[in-house]
Parts: sequence; C-alpha cells; structure tokens
Amino acid sequence: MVNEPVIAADADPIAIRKSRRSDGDRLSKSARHQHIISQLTAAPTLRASELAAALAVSTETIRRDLMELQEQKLINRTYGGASRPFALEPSLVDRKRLLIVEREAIAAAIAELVQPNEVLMLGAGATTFHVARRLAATARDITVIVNDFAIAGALAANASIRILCCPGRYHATEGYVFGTQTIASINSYEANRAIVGATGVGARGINDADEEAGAVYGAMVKRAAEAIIVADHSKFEQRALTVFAQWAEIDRFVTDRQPEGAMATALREAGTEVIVARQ
Amino acid sequence: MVNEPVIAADADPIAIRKSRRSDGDRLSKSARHQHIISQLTAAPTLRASELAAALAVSTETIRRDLMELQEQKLINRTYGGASRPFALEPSLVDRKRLLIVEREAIAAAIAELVQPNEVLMLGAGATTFHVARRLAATARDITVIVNDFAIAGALAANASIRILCCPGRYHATEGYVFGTQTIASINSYEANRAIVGATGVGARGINDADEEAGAVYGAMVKRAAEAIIVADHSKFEQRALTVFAQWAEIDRFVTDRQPEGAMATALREAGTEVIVARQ
DNA sequence: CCAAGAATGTGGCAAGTCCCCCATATGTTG
DNA sequence: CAACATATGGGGGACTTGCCACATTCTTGG
Repeated sequence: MVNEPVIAADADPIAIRKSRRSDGDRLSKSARHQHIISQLTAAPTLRASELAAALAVSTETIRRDLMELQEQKLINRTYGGASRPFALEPSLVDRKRLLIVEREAIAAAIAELVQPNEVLMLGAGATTFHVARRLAATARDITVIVNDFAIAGALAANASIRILCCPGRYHATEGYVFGTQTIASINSYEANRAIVGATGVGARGINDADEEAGAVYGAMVKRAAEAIIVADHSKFEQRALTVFAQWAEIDRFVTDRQPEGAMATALREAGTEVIVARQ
Repeated sequence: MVNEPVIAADADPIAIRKSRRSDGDRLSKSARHQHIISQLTAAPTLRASELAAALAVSTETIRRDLMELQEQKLINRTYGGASRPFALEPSLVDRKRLLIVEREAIAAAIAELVQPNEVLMLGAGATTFHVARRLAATARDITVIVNDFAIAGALAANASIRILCCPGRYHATEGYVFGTQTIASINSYEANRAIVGATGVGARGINDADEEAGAVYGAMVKRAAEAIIVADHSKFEQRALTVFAQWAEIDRFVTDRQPEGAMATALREAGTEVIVARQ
C-alpha cells in the first residue's frame, strides 16, 4: 500500500534510449495520454505519483500530461492526481454525455432560481437530468415531481428533497413513465414550477420527438404556476413530431446561447423571459 | 464557480435544529455526510480542505468523514479529497448478490406459474428482483405492476412485458416508491397474482422491516386474485417491525426449503400451498 | 448526577504535492 | 552547423495532506 519512493527507474540515459525492449519502454506523450484515459475508465481516480512509476517517467511529466488532458476536459484534476470527468462515466448514457458544459451551465442557472420549500415538476430527459444533479447539490427542502427514473435517482442523493414519482407505463429504453395515468397524476398536483426539456425549440413553439413524452411535458407546463423550458443551442430550430407547448405558455426559457431571428421574435412576442446561462 | 457552502438538510432532527442558525455553527455528522454525497453529484471531486471550510469543521473531521463514507462505498477516496464512485445511484447490489442460487430457484418456480396475458403485481425487494429477471427471460405478453425501479428496469429487457409503475414517494436508498398514492394506485388495478417478498416469514405471518414497504405489500396481497409470498429459508422465523399479512390471505408460498415446526403448522392451517423450489 | 464513550479540535511532524527555474536531450529548420 | 522548439528531468522552497497522540466537548446510559 505504501508508495515506493519515486525514483527515475532508469538512471542511465543509455538504458532509456534503447527503448525497444519490454516494459521498461518509454512511451510517447500521446501514448501516455491514452494510457491515462483508459486507466480512468477502469479506476475512478489515479495518483500522479503512481502513474509516474507505472509509465516510468517523472512526476513532473505526468503533471504536465494531466494539465493538458484537463484542458481538453478529458480528465478531472485532483490534488495529487486525476479523476474521471462526467463525460467518461460509464453510467451515463450516450446522450447524457453530449454538451455537458452547456447543460451544466443551464442546470446551474436553474438551481439559482429554485428556493427552499418549492414544489417542482421535472420532465424526463438529458438536460433535465443535469438539472436534477445540480438540484441535488444545491437545493434544500424541495419537493420534485418526476416521471424519469434516472432523475429520481439523481435527486435521491439529497435527503432533503422529497421525490414524488408519477405512475404510468414504463418506457423500457428511455427510462421514464408515460401515458394517461402519468398525465392524470400530474394534474393532481400543484407545483410552483415545471422545468422541462425538449427535442427542439423554435419560432413555432416547443416540440418533442416522442408524442407520449411530449404529452407529459405539456401537462406539466400547463399545470405548474410557472413554466420553464431548458434547451441548449443544439435544439434551436429543430423540428420534431409533436409541438407540445407554445411560447405564450412559457414563462422562462433557460439556454446557453442568445436566440436569434424568428425564434427571438417569437419569444419576445410571447413575453417569455430568456435566460442565457454563462458557462 | 466554487461551491458556496450549501447546507444539506437531513433526516436527523438534531441536525435540523442546529442547521437553522447562522453559518457559524456546526452540522451533525450525518448532515455532513449527506452534504458530501450531494456535492459529489454536482462536482466530480472534492477537496477535504474545501469541505472543511464549507462545513466549518476541521480537516481532521472531514478526513474521518471521508474514511467512513469510503467504507460504505459511498465515495471514492483521493489524495486530499474524494471523488464520485462508480454508481451513486441507490445500489441494492449488495443484497441482491446474496443467496443467488436459492433465489434463482424460487424465481424459476414462479416463472413456471405465470401464463401469457396475466396481470401481476410485483413487490419491491431483492428476491422479487430475481423473479423479475426470470420473468423477463421467460414470460410473454404479461402486464406487471411494480413499485421498484430496479425491477422495472429488469423487466424492461423483455419488450412483450407491459410495465406499469405505481406513483408515490421515492425511497432514496431502496429505490422504490411508497405511500398512500402507491397504495391507492394498487387498489385501482385488478391483477391475477401478487408476488411479494418479505423481511421475515414465520408462524405469526409475514413481516417487513419497513412499515411503508409492508403497507404496499399488504395492499398488493389483498388486491390480487391470488397472493404469493416468495422468501428463501434465511427469512424463516425472522421477526421484523410490521406484520403486513397473515397466512390465511396467502394462496402460495414459494421458498427453497421445507418449513418446519410452528410455521409449517400455520401454513397447513391457513391452507397455503407451499412450493419448495429445487435448485 | 456522574461516568463512559463518541465526536471533534489542536499541534506537530513526516511525507506528498505544487510550481517555478533551469539543465539536458531530441528533433526541426534555415 | 546554429538557432530554435519541444519534451523531459532535477532541485528546492512553499504549501498541502496524512497521521498520530492528546485534550476538549458533546452525548448517552445508568
């Protein structure tokens, strides 16, 4: 368990140069980087000193490697090593790994709005999942009504959050419940805010690729005292199957980039407050 | 961008009393632990020194906290702090690994009983989780009413199973929903069979350590046309908080070992059919 | 009420890490 | 070949963390 003193494995430069041999080989910088990344998929954290020993380079070199990888957001720096960033986590589904920075910023902006003792409705989805994580970290004594199991799990990290799950049919691949029971359940609650995502947002309203999911989102939007749409800029002007809400119904739109053109006009005419989260 | 001190509320009444005051005073141990866990859902890593400052305790205390949390596998230790473990989600994993052979045998026996187009109620728990996995492998065109998220996920592997989730409060560590809404929901369905587990089974009936969970199980047992209890022999004569059903209400008892003594008598007198699954 | 035990803080020291500057090795370019 | 860029290692001081022993405070159970 104790770390051996970190000493240059090969004090002899000649030995270093004959690098064709077995494990004493020097690896290139990119090879080291790759090694670090792959190690992180196996272990949640690494120590710089251990990496230096394993790769037969100095800790200074490892530190520089880690700095570079951190700038590329491929790792997360810790004191004395590195840990897995959000994006490398195996538990997150593909879609949840995209646009992490943008979504985290949006989530942070939402978290600032939420006050203790509020009742929220939180729709299913990848962006709202980030909102849930953020709320778990910052919110206090709130009640959240959800229809997405992953979101319930994320919120569960905070014991002061009361999580109410909607009933309904369970969507096997998406991990949420939907259907008439879900909507009936939503309509039986009073909430301060509904926070829902979307497949696309545009001048003509807010749409979703899944009709059932859209119906749930629409119910949340209509039912809560305040309706908030969260969507990063990749959703701008995307068109999908179902338009589940009009901007006139939406009080706030939290995104990561200022909308332009027809969508900006529609937002202004509808009186929707646009909040652009800074990263 | 650094985390401001976020007061994580908690279940501990003492901590609640203390956390009401200004930021100069201390939180209870469990409150600190809760805070650490929830912070970890938002940030991939934490520094012990920062935690100490945020929670207004010494770094030694934080270190001791981190050690405890690590032993519970709730965090991952790093040099100078902590990082997120692989899964912060409610992990019933541990309990699900116990007595696998016995539970698989019980699950197989259940799966043989179930016919296509049946409607089942499946209670939360480790044994019923095995039943769900087995049903996902063998059942066809059934509808399953569940209150446990892990079970919903297991059943989702089979596209011909319709999964209906009950509403209710989400239990953060156990991963199921409970409460009056859950029970009301159960009472709105008609089901061919209820299949529920237990903390203990004995001559005096079927009990559970969690009152809320027991209430849900009891509702399932009373509501379904046929009630089945599943429990391996380690549950025999275990006593727990709530007796949620009497043997007279139970049609079948599926286990892995022939009951004896008072419990066998009680089963005989109640007319409960005992099915001993062979491994 | 007190005593035992748990939880927490303090101080010191060893060890680990950070970070800056500089030396060396290697490769590139004119 | 000289000049330069890149990659790496080394050294040392400042800082951070780990760890231990001990004192103090809080809690709990008689």
